[in-house]
Amino acid sequence: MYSFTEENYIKAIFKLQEKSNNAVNTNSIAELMETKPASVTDMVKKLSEKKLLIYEKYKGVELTESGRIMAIEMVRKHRLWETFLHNKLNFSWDEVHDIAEQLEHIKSSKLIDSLDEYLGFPQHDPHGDPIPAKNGSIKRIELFKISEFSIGDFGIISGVVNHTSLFLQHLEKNQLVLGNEIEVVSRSEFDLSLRVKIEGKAPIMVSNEVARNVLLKKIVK
Amino acid sequence: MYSFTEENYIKAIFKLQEKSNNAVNTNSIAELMETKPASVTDMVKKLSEKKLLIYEKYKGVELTESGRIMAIEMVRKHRLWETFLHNKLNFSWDEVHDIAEQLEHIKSSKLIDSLDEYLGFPQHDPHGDPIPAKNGSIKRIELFKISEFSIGDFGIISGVVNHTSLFLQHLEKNQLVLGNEIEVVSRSEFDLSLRVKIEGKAPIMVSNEVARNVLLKKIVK
DNA sequence: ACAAAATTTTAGATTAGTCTAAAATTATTT
DNA sequence: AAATAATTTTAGACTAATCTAAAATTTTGT
Ligand SMILES: [Mn+2]
Ligand SMILES: [Mn+2]
Ligand SMILES: [Mn+2]
Ligand SMILES: [Mn+2]
Repeated sequence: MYSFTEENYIKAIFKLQEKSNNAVNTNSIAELMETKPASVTDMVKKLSEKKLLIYEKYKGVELTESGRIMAIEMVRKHRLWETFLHNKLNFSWDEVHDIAEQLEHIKSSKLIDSLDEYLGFPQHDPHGDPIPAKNGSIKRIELFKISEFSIGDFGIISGVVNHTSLFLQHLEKNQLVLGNEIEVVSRSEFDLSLRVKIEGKAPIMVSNEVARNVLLKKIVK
Repeated sequence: MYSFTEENYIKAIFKLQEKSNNAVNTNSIAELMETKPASVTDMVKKLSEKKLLIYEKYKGVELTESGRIMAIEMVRKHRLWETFLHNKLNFSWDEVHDIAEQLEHIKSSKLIDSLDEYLGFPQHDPHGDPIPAKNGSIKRIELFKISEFSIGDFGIISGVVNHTSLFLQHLEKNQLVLGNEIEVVSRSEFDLSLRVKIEGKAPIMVSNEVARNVLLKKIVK
């Protein structure tokens, strides 16, 4: 049985591994875990003894197959709990993450599989992130930032890059919520802000900062 | 914020206080917590500094008002989670306790109140135990052990004394489940076993051991 | 290539929770 | 009212996870 701390390290290393492809370095783990590099070194030594990752002094770490399986299980639990909170208990998408951070550590595979079934085997969590299946498979679909869209392109809001409450609340206020269809109408050369039209509503202005943090599924009309 | 360990101590002390009325002694806490008396002494000192209980050397402990409030919150969480597992995820009554032991430590009052509402403000958990309300009030009703019943008495199974999986599974196999109405038909002088009739079913034999661990609400016919 | 900077590791301390063994106190028996 | 037994506390040690400060190693810049 692994401790909460060990589970959090594995999850953090997995997240870092996802975006970088190279070995994950000590400092980046420390930053994500909000801890000190010295503590990270201690922990990766321990996780390496437990065969969850490969650690080479001064060279960073890489998850083993069992480390990866464990990380995906954590992600599955986290996202299923977020979905439960959102779909069943009516929590808004900016409220679910912190509680899921706690719930993801509950040890019971029967519980998580029952929850999955109870929720109707959801494919995505309240932020649009894919929920790994029981067998570990993750269905990824290609998404694009609004900022990458051309004038006249249509898309459906399907994910976010930034997951902070502040950002999610901002999106909600501006109708930029999951599932809404939008069209990019124009782009300002000055600040790269965009005018976008949300189906059926009056066009709104979207800053470049926002446009770089909202993900769309492209649709052809 | 309190640690899981601190929360478990408070819950244990509350449970012991419920049945004894006197101050709770070190050894009984150690036994219930499956730890050593020396560890208990250390912990009660700490909890006493945090004003959750009154500790007097060699005299045992007693929860303060805030300790009692915290204990009741823990009980509320535990029983609501058990109810969720049973009512929504179809866990049987012998499977819910261990998982609730983990879930009761999730810190979010919004979560627990939402869960309460989602479950329809249940009054009892899957074992018949009362679920404390948000304000801490607990509705207790008078229950009697089957063994205390006289021949010809009627009652509805409304609780259990023993909460072990083994016992609960045994009850389930013998139709002795919550809500069933039973009548005590006869008592053997030899081993104090009883013949009881479960409404609509053939009479069964109930050992004294079982009869002392099943609680009934008396009904007058 | 080599000095300076950045990163990483080690050494030694700290805190929470636990343990064993010994000492202190309280309760029970004679 | 002692003596004995049971309970409780103290002292000192251990593990997990963390920290700071110093040492080691790697990377970067000239
Ligand atoms: Mn999340
Ligand atoms: Mn999410
Ligand atoms: Mn229980
Ligand atoms: Mn219960």
